Amino acid sequence: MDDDQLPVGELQDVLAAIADPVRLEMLRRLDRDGGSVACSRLYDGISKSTASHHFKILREAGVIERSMVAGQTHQTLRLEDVEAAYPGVLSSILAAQPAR
Amino acid sequence: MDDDQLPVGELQDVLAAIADPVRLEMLRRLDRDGGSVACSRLYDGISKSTASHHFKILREAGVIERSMVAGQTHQTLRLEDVEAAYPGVLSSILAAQPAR
DNA sequence: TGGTAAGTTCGACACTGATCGAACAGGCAC
DNA sequence: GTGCCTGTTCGATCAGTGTCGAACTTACCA
Repeated sequence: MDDDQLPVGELQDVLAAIADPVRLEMLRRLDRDGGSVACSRLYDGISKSTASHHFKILREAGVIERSMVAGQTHQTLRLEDVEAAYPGVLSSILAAQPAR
Repeated sequence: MDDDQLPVGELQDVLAAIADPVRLEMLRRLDRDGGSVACSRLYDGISKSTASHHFKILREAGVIERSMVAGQTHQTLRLEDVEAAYPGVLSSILAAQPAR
């Protein structure tokens, strides 16, 4: 199950992954906190299983990767890889103002 | 029904509108052809009603607008408006390579 | 050796949304 | 006017997916 480092997916898969409100919030938190955060810090108000489902979508799209840090699962934003595949897409989305 | 010139929607709505394969193709064609094209030139392989449904989604997200030219309905890409709201998002997506 | 905590996986369920055909509404040509 | 063409709207259907609880795995600690 080393799907931790997959190639970045098709543009449509990446966009579909980012378009979900829950997942966009996860990416914003990862970006704000420097890119590597324990899973549980990335969501509020949803169950563990739902969060894990969203992690899987993001991982399979190549937007995040999973790593073990001191026995804890961390998620890491793969900003450079996504930028290399689709320059400007993810960075401009993360730079956009959250809806007011 | 002058929803032809709506404000650009929330980022999530814009992303959700763009993430669909049919709609992304529509936007690519609009971009390639200079921004204003008759409806029927923007899709293949789907029914008129389905296409109209997608137009409505794009229009409500503020990504395109509708205008009448010589009795024909044209759709126009609102690239400047979207860029003003979310700089770089739409332009980088349109600049990205179509999936190989 | 338990016990706890964190993530994942698995069904199951509900809701959203993409799709279609059919009916309707304007414009244009004849 | 009548017809034709284009696009929209309306119901209905169906697939996709977001959601949950429960069971399972793994890692750490006492």
